[in-house]
Amino acid sequence: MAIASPVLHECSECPIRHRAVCARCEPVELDALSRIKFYKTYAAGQTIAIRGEPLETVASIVRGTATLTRSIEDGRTQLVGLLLPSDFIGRPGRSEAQYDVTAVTELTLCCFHRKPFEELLEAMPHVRERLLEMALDELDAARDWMLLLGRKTARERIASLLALIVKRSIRPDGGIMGDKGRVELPITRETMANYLGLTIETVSRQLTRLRKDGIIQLEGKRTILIPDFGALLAETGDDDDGGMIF
Amino acid sequence: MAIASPVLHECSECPIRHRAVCARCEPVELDALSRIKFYKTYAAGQTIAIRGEPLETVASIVRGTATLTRSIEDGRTQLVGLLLPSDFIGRPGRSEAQYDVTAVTELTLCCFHRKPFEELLEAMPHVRERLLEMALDELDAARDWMLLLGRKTARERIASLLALIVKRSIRPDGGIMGDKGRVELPITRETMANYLGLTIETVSRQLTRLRKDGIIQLEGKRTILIPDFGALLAETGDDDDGGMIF
DNA sequence: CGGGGTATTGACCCAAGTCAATATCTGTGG
DNA sequence: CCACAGATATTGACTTGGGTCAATACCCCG
Repeated sequence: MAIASPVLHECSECPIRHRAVCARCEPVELDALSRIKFYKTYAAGQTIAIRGEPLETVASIVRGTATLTRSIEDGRTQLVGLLLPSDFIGRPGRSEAQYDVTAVTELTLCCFHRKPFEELLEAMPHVRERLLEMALDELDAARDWMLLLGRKTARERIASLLALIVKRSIRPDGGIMGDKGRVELPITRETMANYLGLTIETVSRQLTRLRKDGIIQLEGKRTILIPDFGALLAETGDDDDGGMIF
Repeated sequence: MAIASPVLHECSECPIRHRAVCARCEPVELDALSRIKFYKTYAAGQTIAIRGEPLETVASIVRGTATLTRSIEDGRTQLVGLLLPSDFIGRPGRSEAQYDVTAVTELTLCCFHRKPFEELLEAMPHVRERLLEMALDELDAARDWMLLLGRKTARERIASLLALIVKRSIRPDGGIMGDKGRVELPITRETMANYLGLTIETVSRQLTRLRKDGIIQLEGKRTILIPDFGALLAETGDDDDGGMIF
């Protein structure tokens, strides 16, 4: 099923070149980074880091999806971040993982050992600048998510998540989302539940309710058709449409 | 009631000098910042910024408390950040407020016009570095909050908030929290509810339940006694004690 | 002493959780 | 190609934590 992943060597051919931490690098900076980078691949479901354990590596996601989770011993789990290609794993200046990091799909990382990366960082204002920008974007996303978790109903949460996935699946290069409104869910019901602060049963029930109300159509378990994106947005509980135009 | 706030001029005497964005500045950098800074004071309850409206100023909180909130038209409101002295308001590179910002107490800000601040930023790696650090800290806090909002019970949320306030009221200079376990709540029940994703009624009920269970004692409406901090922590639902030692 | 904001408490309700049965999908080996 | 097993998902019946609505209580301040 999985297409053999081509081994990358040249940053210039890297699919996340213009969105990752290295987005603004000058050729000379890119060279320096390139010299200490190494690629690593994980299978779907594999654990990449565990909260509290040492993590001597930082990385950019090149291909695939990963999740950041926080959980309590009794099993309650909350997804606190969804990592897509170009997102960054790890925090400069910290040698312990703050979250559990798990590969959702097969995953390719562009890794750096923390120490040398931090040393290079000193001399690379463009990386720090981009890192700040990315951190602030993630902060905004986390805060939007706080509104969802604190105040939205189950139906609104599901609609919000679907809307988010649609928006993201368009962005990368503009074309993936061929048939208008067909979305491939990259995550299981359980992951959705952990993202939304719900149970899988509630996720399932709300999806069927949205289907019965004609907002979405289910094609198999993992594909969703959205005939009218505006109608979906109207269910999210958000006042604005997030600046999207259709 | 409020003691007349002394007008500050010298950064060297600033109470947040070593924690704010300017924490790592060299004297020369501090000078440059100092030249464009100006102070501004708000009364408790005043609006500082409104989501979606232009905000041509960034600022550090010098004194007082402010909140960041997100809300939906129907009135549902979620607090997404609690801003204490040394915290930063505004985002370089963005001219529109992303959140509603409100003064909770009387508030003093150390302000900069956005444009000149951004221009200075180019030449001040120490400010950018600190800004990144602060953004990452806030991101961690936001994600911890996501776990609380998504997965904790009302009782655990209240306990977590009280524990947080205790921890924060110690940090600044080590001594404020005189009588062991006496905490002055800086916020109303409504603010607590908006922080915790609950209603004021539930907040009230859980506080009385915690009182009846001997975890806390209420002294008036705004002062809480915590005879056994460990017992409170045990109610938060967190596995670890956040690294605090008593 | 009275009035407006703030907080508590009670009675009732409902959205979402829990528990449990069943269905569907995916991959594996015969 | 089928049968089977283990994930994953749906659906139903029932319970419950927290919301809603409403009545007091408290508290500061003029």
